[in-house]
Amino acid sequence: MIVGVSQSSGKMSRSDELTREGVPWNEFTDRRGSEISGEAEPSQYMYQIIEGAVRTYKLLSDGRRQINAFHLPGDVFGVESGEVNRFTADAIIETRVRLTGRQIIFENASCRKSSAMDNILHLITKNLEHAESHMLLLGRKTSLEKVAAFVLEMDKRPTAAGVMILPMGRRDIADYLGLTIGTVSRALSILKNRGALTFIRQAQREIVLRDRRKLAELES
Amino acid sequence: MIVGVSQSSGKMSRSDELTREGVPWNEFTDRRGSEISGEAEPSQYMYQIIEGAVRTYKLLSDGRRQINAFHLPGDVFGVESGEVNRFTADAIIETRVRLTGRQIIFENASCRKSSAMDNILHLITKNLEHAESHMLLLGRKTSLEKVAAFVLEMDKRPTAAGVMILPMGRRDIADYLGLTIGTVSRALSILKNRGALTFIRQAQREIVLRDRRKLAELES
DNA sequence: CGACTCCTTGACAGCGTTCAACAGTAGTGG
DNA sequence: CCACTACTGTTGAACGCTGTCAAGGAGTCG
Repeated sequence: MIVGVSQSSGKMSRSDELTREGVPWNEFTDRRGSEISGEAEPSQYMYQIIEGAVRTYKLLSDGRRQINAFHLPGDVFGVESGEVNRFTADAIIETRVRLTGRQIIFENASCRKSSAMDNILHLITKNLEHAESHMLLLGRKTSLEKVAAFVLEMDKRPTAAGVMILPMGRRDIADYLGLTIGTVSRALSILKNRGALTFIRQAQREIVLRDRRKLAELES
Repeated sequence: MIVGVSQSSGKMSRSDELTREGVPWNEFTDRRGSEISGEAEPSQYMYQIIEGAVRTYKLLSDGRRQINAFHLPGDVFGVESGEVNRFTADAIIETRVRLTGRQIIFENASCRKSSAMDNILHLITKNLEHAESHMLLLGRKTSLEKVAAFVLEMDKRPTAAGVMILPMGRRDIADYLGLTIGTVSRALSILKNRGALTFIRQAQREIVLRDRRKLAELES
C-alpha cells in the first residue's frame, strides 16, 4: 500500500457525511488483487473507496468462496466489524481507499452525540438490508434470476453511465451469486440472445442494458 | 394478540440489558402461525421473545420463501429495521413476546448517551454476522453440510438441554437452508444412519446429538 | 508475436427437485 | 377412548438444473 493524505470532497451522500466529522482519514492505493484486511484479524479501520472496486468474502477450508458484497467508489465498509474482521477484503482492480481508525468514531464522545452515530447506524442497516435480500437470492432464485438481479444491481451503482463497465470477472460474479463460472456465462448469453443486454466491442466486461423491464421480470 | 404487562427479569445477557434502561415494555401472546409484523409495513416496535419461537422471512411473488433467522427465547428482533420492515415475522408456535416502540430507544437522548446504544450496535452486528455466515451456507454448502450446520446451530441455542426440541417443521428448515422438504428429510436420515444423531420416541422434532465432532466435520 | 489469462460453449454427470405414494402424528369430534 | 381426518414427514423414482470437465476462442500484456 502506498500512503497518501486525503481531503473530504464531492457530493454529500450519507456515507460522505461521516467524513465531515473532523475525523482524520489516510489515503492508500491498493494494487489489483491485494488484500486490504483479512478475516479474523483485529479490526482497526473503516474504509471508504475513492476509486476502484473491492470484494469482501468468506472462505471455506477447501477454498469455496462466498463474496458478500462488492464495494464501489463512495461505498464505506468495515464499520460493521466487531472486535475482529468477519471477512476478507481485497482490491479487484487498482483501488484507492481512505481509512480511519474505528475507535475514533466509536469512542469519541462528540461523535456519539452527533449525527455521526445516525450515519453509522444507517450504513450498518443498509448492509443488513443488502445481506437479507442477498440471502433470498442465494437460497431461492434460479441461475437466470440471479444473473438478471446482479446486472440490475450493478446498473444502479454509480459506475453506470450508459455503458456498464464491470470491474469484476466471471469468477467473482459466480462467487457472489453462488454459481459457477460456466453457469454465469451461460445465463449472460441467454440474456444477450433474448435482447435484454448486449456486450460492447467484444469486451465481455462492458455491458449495455437494452431491456430493463425484461430483466426485472426475469429477476422474479 | 392478547395484551399483558411485563417486568424485566432473568439473567443478564446483552439483549436483556436493553430492558433495564427504564423503557416500558408491553407483553403479547401470539398464537401459532400468527403474524407479528409484516414486510413493508412501517416499523414501530422491537421485540423480545419470552417463550416460543419466531421466524423472519422474505417472499418472492410466486411464493418462494427465504427464512432469514429463527428467534428463540431471549432473542431480540426488529431493532435493525429502517423506516419500514424489511421482512415478515410470525410465530412458529404459541409465543409470548414483549415489545417497545423503537423511537423510544433511538430518540431518547439519555439512551443515546448510555450503554443502550452499545447494546443496540452489538445486537445489529450480531445480526449482520449471522447473515454473512448464512450467505456462505446458502451459496456454497451442500445439502448435507447445510443440515449439519443447522443442527449444530440449534444445539448452541438455549433450547438445548440434552434433548433438542425443534419448534419448526421441515418446511421451515428447508426454507431456512435454501432446500426442499425432501432434501432436508433425506439429509437428516443420512445423519441418523451415520450415528451423528438420533430421533426420540418417533417424534421427528426431538433430536439428540450423538456425535458433534462428526457433525462439525460434515458441516464443511 | 507468443504466452498467459479469461470467457464461452459443448457433452456429460450428479445433486437436489419434483412428483407421488405411504406412514406416522396430531387434532377433532363422537 | 377411539375413529376420522388433516397435517407432517419419509422414501422412492424420474427429471432437470447446475456443476464438472474439457476444448477452443477471445482478450491482454509482455
